[in-house]
Amino acid sequence: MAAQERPAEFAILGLLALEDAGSHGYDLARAFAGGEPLGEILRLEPGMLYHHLKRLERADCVSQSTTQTGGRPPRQIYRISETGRTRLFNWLQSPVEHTREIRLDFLVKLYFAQRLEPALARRLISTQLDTLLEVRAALSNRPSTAEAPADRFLESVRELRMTQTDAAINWLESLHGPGPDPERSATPSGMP
Amino acid sequence: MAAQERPAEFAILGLLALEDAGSHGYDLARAFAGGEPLGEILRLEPGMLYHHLKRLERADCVSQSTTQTGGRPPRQIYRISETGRTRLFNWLQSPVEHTREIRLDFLVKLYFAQRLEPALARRLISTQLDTLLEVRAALSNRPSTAEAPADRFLESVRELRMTQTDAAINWLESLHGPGPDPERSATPSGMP
DNA sequence: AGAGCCATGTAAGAGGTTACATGATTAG
DNA sequence: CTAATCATGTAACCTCTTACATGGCTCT
Repeated sequence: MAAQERPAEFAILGLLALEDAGSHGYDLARAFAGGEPLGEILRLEPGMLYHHLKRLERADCVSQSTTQTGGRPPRQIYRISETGRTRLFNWLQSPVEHTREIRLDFLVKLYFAQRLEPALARRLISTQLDTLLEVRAALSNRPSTAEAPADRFLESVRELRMTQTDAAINWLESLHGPGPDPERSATPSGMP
Repeated sequence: MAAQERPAEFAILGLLALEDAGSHGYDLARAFAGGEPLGEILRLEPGMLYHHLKRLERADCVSQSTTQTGGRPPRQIYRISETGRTRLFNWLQSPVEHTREIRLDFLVKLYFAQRLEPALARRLISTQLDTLLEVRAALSNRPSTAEAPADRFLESVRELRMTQTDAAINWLESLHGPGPDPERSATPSGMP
């Protein structure tokens, strides 16, 4: 129902999954600011952060409790729920389908997978690699149809997508470290 | 004022710049549908298309005239204005700043530059190459700061961005054809 | 007669950006 | 005393997506 495709909400769930004691909005906001590793990938202004927290609560992904701290506005402490944890790990296991989603969605998945469960990160890298190899194969199989002047452009578009996908594949292979799984190899960034 | 960063509106201006007689909404809509070369890069539903046309008219980028055709709803014929043409060519000359904008913004620029004025396309490719080489240099110069466990991740992010940028650079170099301008060369997709 | 194309839109809602409102506390 | 930090939000405003409304015309 909720949190269908937004990396921001899963990132919030991820931060809460790392803190058993829960955290409050202002605390979470710091993680999404400049300087913080997560902030280098995904910026989140306070307004949107509090908005997402409300949504996550309505979707039963987090539970909320209020603590009085004296003078300041009382803190709203959020903790991840079982539903939220299930959805988070489900999301963390799913590779992204398109090359363009590597830069944001996949990096967020990787960030939390590595921190929550290194074995999960290794599986994620491996299945993401499989998915991108399929994308790459689909791009290779498209009939070239060259010659026509309008198709010259489409051919360039296809070549761009292939190079970008190859680059992502090579990066992913370098990620799970040269060593295990010796029978996998991408086309070496040139022609198939 | 208007049409600041949206490739969709510039694409509409581009189509109108190719048709001195002007066109109407339904006609333009076909160019953004599946099967058409432009539709492979940028989809535009009728609702948004008509919305953009209104905006372009308010910004004096297009002029509108109504033709009666008998039974059907009268056609609104749009023609590009001098203002619109200036803004279009201005946009077509400007390279994109980030690697991620190559996939959409730059491809739209290239599509229209090639059709409107091949020399413009060659200049665009060349200046885009310069810009991406700067991006690449900025990524290389960042202090590595390795070792710390949190920075291992940032190091991966940096490597991803470098590979993606290298891939785009290589693709751009293949675009202006091996031949002219022999004194330019990108780092060959490996280490600097 | 019915399907589908021509041709224009509107309406509803999801989602994001930017800026501001509030008010106490702590540091210089 | 002033500024920044803590801590929560609201309000206004864009953009984009999806779906539908309208109604004549053309083809089979």
